[in-house]
Amino acid sequence: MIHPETVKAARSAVPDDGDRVVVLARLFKAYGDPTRLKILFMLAASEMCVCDIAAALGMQHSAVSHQLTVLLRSRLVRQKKQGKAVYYSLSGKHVKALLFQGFDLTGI
Amino acid sequence: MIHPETVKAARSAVPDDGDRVVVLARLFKAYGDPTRLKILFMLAASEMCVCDIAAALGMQHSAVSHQLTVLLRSRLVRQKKQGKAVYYSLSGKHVKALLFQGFDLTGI
DNA sequence: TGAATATATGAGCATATATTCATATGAGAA
DNA sequence: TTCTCATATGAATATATGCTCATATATTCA
Repeated sequence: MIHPETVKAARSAVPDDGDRVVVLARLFKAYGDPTRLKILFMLAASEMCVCDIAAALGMQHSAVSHQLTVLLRSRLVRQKKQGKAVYYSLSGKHVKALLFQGFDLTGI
Repeated sequence: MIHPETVKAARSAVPDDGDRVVVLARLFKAYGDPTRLKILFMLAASEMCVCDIAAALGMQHSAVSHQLTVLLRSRLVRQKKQGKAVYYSLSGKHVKALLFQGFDLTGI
């Protein structure tokens, strides 16, 4: 038993039926992995080079680098090359804000 | 060239090195799919039965039901059985809040 | 009771994901 | 140049994910 007005209202509640939802899903998905979340929490404290991130996580450099690539593609972090090292930091305040807003919900 | 204090500070920036990050990752991951996001946007407007959700999305009932199960497990939605139908709604204000905060970031 | 409707569940499949390993790039030091 | 260190990249693999199909459960109505 379908409710036509409910269906119609529901359709218009979804942002412009275009890529917008897909883009948003990619954003959340980028947050949706424990390794990437840990990286984001650490970068929220200070910028770090790949080498330090790997050491802090106890993971291989390669795995960290792959995840940083994902975070870069989602524009959650940015990089700054300095000599041999590459330093990563959050790309803006909003990244940290969403991170901690989600975190607060966890405790409820 | 590892920076020991940076690594130490980074480690303490990650929430209690336990399940908390894993739980948070699951929360974000639940948001990280276009179909589930659409469902959340629709439920943010009003509660709906499975049948209406499927109609609004143009998807099979089974696929919708599977995704609702995921959302239930993540406690983002709750269900209310009423006769043959099962009505779903967001489990709280915070679900909508995080949804729209993420959405705002998309537009930046 | 039986038929019809609404939803849920499990198997199967195609694709995506996270990690590891091996190798490549690139910058500084010898 | 050659060597080493820091990072990136591609292939391979194991696991996870999202959907479809078929079937099961549950509620209402005849």
